[in-house]
Amino acid sequence: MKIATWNVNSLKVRLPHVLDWLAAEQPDVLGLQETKLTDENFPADAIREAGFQVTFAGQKTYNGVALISKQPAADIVTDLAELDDPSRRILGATFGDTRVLNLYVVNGQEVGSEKYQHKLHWLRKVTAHIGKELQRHRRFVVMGDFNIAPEDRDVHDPAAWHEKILCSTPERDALHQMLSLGLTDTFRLFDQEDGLFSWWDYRAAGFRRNLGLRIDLILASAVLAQACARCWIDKAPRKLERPSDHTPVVAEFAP
DNA sequence: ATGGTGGCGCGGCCA
Repeated sequence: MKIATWNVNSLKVRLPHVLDWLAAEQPDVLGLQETKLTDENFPADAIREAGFQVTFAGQKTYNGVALISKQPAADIVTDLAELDDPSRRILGATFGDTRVLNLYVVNGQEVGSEKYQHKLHWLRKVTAHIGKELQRHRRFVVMGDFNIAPEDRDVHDPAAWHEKILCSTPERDALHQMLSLGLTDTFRLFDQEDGLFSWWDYRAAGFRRNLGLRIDLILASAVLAQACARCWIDKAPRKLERPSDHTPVVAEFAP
């Protein structure tokens, strides 16, 4: 089972990249973030014509999440009882015997800001939900744009980013709280080269200079972490013309 | 150089 996550930063603009990537990689599940489309404008037909199923929770201009899959999605969740949030950042679904939660975590803008406090609150509520999901589903994956670099080795210049947004200790603690429920960052199950990132700022030629952060993650429950054979970052789409600022992260699990 | 680019949508917000 091949599971992937990709913040596309507008699916309207990135649809050709996504269709090409689906055709080449044939994932079982691809979670998208920042689709930035209302549901009536979602390009469901193009994705279905490519041989995939799709479910989505969109809004205008901001946010928006989707799950593209080989199998149909069951038990779809877009809103949590714990969280009164109109922004479309959450999409949970079951594919066969595997439960998937696709997240576009709040960015937080700046440490100490109102948006930052909201990010920490949002993470606490989502973590409470994940705790309950882990009780129900042995095969459980949480993936998405976490807007948190887990450790300094996930940051191109840890000194420059020290206690900055995406890297601050409270954000990392919040991620650790989520992991401590019984999830594993599948990327770190394997030996990886240094300097592998999933997001590069559009500004200052960030990608060319590899000024990146690893903030897109695939977390797996114990059973799935055991079955994980590989996790990698596919940099190819970031090299295309008019790319997203993020690139796909992929994990492969034994059946 | 406290900037820069990109998406949305047409001014300013968000990332």
